[in-house]
Amino acid sequence: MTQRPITMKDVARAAGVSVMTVSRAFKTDSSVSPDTRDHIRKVAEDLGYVLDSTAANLRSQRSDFVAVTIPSLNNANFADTVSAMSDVLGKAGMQILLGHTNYDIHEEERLIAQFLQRRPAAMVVTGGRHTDRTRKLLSNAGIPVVETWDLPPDPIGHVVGFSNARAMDPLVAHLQATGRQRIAFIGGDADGDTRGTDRRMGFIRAMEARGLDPTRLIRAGQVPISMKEGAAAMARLLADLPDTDAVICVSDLSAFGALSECARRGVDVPGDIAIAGFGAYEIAGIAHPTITTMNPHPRRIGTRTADLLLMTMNGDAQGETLRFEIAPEFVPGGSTG
Amino acid sequence: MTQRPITMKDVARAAGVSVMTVSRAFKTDSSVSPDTRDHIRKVAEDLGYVLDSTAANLRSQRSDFVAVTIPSLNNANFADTVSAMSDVLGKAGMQILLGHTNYDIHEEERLIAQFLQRRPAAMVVTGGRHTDRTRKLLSNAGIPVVETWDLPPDPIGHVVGFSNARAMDPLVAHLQATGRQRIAFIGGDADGDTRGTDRRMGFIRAMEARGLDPTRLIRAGQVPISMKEGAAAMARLLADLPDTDAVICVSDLSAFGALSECARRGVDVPGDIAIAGFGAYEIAGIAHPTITTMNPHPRRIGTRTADLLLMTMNGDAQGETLRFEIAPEFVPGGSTG
DNA sequence: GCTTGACCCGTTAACGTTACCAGAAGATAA
DNA sequence: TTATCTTCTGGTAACGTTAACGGGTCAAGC
Repeated sequence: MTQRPITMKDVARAAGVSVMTVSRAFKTDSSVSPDTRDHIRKVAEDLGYVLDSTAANLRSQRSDFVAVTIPSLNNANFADTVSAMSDVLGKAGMQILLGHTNYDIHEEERLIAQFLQRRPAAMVVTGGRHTDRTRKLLSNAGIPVVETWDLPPDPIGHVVGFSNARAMDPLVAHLQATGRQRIAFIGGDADGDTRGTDRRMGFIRAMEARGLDPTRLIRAGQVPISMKEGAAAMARLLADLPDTDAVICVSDLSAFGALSECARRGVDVPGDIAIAGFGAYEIAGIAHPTITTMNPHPRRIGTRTADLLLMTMNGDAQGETLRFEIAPEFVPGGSTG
Repeated sequence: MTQRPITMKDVARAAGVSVMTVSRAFKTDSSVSPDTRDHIRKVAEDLGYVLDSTAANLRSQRSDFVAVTIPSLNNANFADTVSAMSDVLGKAGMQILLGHTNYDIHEEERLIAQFLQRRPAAMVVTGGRHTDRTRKLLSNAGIPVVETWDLPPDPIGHVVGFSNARAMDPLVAHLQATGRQRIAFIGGDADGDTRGTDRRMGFIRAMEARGLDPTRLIRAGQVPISMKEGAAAMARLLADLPDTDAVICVSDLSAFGALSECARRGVDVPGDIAIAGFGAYEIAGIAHPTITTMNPHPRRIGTRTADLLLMTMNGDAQGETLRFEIAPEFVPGGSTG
């Protein structure tokens, strides 16, 4: 039984007022007498009327969408960032349009092109490396753009993030300070995960700066690398470079895999080898031993981004492009003794 | 420099054709000569034109949105389901509008009311317990509705899920078969997580059916319970009911927390106590020992749901309400020896 | 030649809402 | 009393696109 959908016109007729008054009854800031508003709301509820925000957006030429792209849905760090953004933006009546790129900047381009058709009020992307067309699309969109989880040298718009490269420094410093010299790095194969690539670069630079050998690099598989791949990489590391005395993993997940592999083989952590990760995932704090890591404060990134957007959309800071650095925090754990 | 946004009219003028022809040039299935289409596409690209799907949706009275609500973004199981749905629906040109309810059916109601204003082509919700208003909203929306991750007794529309209660049966059976008698259950406090509540109920029923004592129930904190809360609950269990010889945790995350706590205290798993979880999270397969669990096949749920929606939206199976049971699979691990 | 049909393109109106302007009714001030 | 302001409500047009239909052109068939 498909019946004609109910519109404002129906509500107006039933309530004995004009459509315009019905429209006003559904906006919080417009002037309708309290009685009329209540009456209209009640009539609407009885009729089962639901406002059509598609039409509203078209007419008013503004939308309550903020489009967001992240590399993967299945990642606690990105999920935290989005969740925090959603909390702040939701209170302001905005909605998040979320998409995942599978760590592929061409998929990101496709997704962003699709999102822009929705005429979002703002666009948030993860990372600072994009296709040329993506950059062009975002620049021409005429809306606030925020790049997160990175500190790109040539930003498109606003930035809320940190240097993935420099984030390796405290870890290398800590390992050296605790007497380790032969430090390895476990990361993903491809360059799809630019944050992972940046961390590897940062590792190399930090090692060189300290006069240490930066060539113990293990490729663990397709990004994002899993716990299992971390374990396999650790197995290879122990076989190929048995004198290694510490390893930094591109994420806590692979670090935990590496830790498990050591447990399985009876390799003592941190006695025989120290292990560090990145991301401050819950597993890092509960593993046995706990895993030394860096906390990039994902929720803080999300909150900052949302606040920034609300500011610029209110007309403050118009035209400026803002840049917030959220410094990752060193979190010592038992895995580096 | 805010300039007037570019519309089809601008493209039409620049390409020397009518707006209608431009519109057709952007739809794959409509009849425009290849030359004209290429020309228009090129002109549009040069002008930086981006189609406004808000207007398109309004005019055509259909949308390419599928709205989806899940309890939490930060959950690998739900993320997998959404990701699989997104893969299938994306290929059909549809987009997912995702929201999280924080395990609160009133928040779910708010979210669904908001989503329905977008006139989605379909609506997917997680779980089978909702507020009365939610049920009414979904019933009256005139679009396909799917409830997932559950097998509700009184479904609103289609169903793709499984019985969380019955899913406890294989675990209890396995534990009993391996000689355990004094089996405990660790779950969340509140009833917000209806799937968790169902599992506890299912545990009690399975225990009773086997003549075992179903009263060893530990409340571990606010849902969703974390690894840490799982660990704390295990500590309480060991203190309060030291003769317990097995424990089923509401999820693998809490199970891993429990396992860690045992490791910390030198309690042998599975020698002193067996541990089982639920969800087949990656951690279950890599923990040491691996954790016995149930795999609810989250991606399969997502794929099935998406396929079902594409079917009904193509006009097949109109009017029927379909019900797919995706049976969880028992995954033995080392933690139950 | 004329008819028929396929293919391509244009004109008009409409989707459901809100911006904008205006006007009526009542309150307040002179 | 009249003038002025405030509060509430209504009429009209427009947002950018596509559905529906109509018309023109050209090739094939008679």
